[in-house]
Amino acid sequence: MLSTTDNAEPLGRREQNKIDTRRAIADAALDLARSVGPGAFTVDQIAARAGVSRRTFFNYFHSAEDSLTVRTDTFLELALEVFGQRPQDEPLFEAIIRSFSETTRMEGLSLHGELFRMGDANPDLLRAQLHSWERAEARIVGALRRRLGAPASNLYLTALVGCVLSCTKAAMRDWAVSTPESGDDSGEQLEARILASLNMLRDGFVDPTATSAGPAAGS
Amino acid sequence: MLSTTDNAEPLGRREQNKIDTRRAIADAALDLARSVGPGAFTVDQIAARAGVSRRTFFNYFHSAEDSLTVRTDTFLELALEVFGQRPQDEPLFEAIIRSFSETTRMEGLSLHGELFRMGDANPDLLRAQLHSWERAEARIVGALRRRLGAPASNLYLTALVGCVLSCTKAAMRDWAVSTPESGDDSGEQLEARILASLNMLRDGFVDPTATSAGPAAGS
DNA sequence: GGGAGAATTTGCACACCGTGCAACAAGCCT
DNA sequence: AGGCTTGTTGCACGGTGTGCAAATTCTCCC
Repeated sequence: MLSTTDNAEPLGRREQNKIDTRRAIADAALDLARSVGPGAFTVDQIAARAGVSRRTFFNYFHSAEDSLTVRTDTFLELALEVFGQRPQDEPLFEAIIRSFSETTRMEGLSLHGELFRMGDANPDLLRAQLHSWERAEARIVGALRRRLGAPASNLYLTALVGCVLSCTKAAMRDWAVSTPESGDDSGEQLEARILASLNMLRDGFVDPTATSAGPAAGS
Repeated sequence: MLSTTDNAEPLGRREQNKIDTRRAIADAALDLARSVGPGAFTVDQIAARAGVSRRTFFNYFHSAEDSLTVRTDTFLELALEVFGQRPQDEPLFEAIIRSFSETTRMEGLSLHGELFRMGDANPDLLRAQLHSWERAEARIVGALRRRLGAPASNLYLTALVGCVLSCTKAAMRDWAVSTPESGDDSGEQLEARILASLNMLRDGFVDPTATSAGPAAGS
């Protein structure tokens, strides 16, 4: 299991414990979702498996579903972080595309397909996931505003970011449904789809006969 | 109050009662959200105000928030319906743009701004609204698939629809926040923003300095 | 090392949620 | 009318989410 934060920062016992607890809860929830299905378990079960009290669970998450969006949150957070480290003078779409495809390359991927499928089967989980993307959208808009500065209107920013995330979402969904229970080696498949959808976006969706996800989708 | 379905179909007492009840509940929920704020009332209160039992409420809606998304649902349903009546040979973006701006022209508009602001203040309501858009997205993808036929790939369809809805959403959000407590006369403002965002989409978001919306530019 | 003080966990209580179930009422059909 | 179908209601019950105060754990400084 790859950790997204390998920082060896001098964390106090307090900080470290909280991180561990949060992780334990999220992992417990994921385990349960895998074994008995999303929405088929209670908060008490998560808490018990994580080795904390029910009350503590609610100190960390607002609901059972929320504890299943941690991975989605960190994925998007990571993408944003990668984006922030791109050179300022790089063309916008170039930076966006690279950020996402780079992020997919360093993330545990099959998990996200799994989560997508879970969301399809459980409305409450789907809502939590949508909310997760929504929160990310707000953060990305902020980052983009800092990058582009004043000339970009609010409408432009929010529409653009919404579209980029919609494309990424569409790519992940398409990948999730057409790549049944794959191993971790299907990263290229996903990357290709993200690339393809973002290229469609850049080109204004001119061609309805665009290929689903070819290995090459040049600009 | 304009009804979106003025069909004088020969509905039986049964059907009519159900429609009335559903309406009564939705109206009661909206009233409450307006008077005490979203998320600050219980299902019992909604049921009482609607003149039905608590149990009956749950026969119609899964949660209090769901009863507040009825208007959003019907708005998107109406847009889809308008789209379905567009000529088949009309250019795609033309049809999409016209569908939405035509729909905004016939809908009680200030309400949607209100709902948007409510969603900002209440996470659960926001989730319900996001879910509403998500459901609409699925329906629209279906409609588009019928229109475009086989040549359109799944990824193309879902990405396109997601982007169109993201743009519409961005337009409504921008309009909602920059048009405080307006009357019903601000329809043009919204229409202009939808037009602007969908044009951005068609042009591939090339120009960061795009104007916010028509005659009056925001931020 | 130890104790004051801050942060975190936990148990408890309580109002509210969402649903299965069975009784009841209201529309429908001949 | 009288049976049939469909919708409403009350009830019960397990689960949810949160305020509160006591107990526990960590931090810091002497």
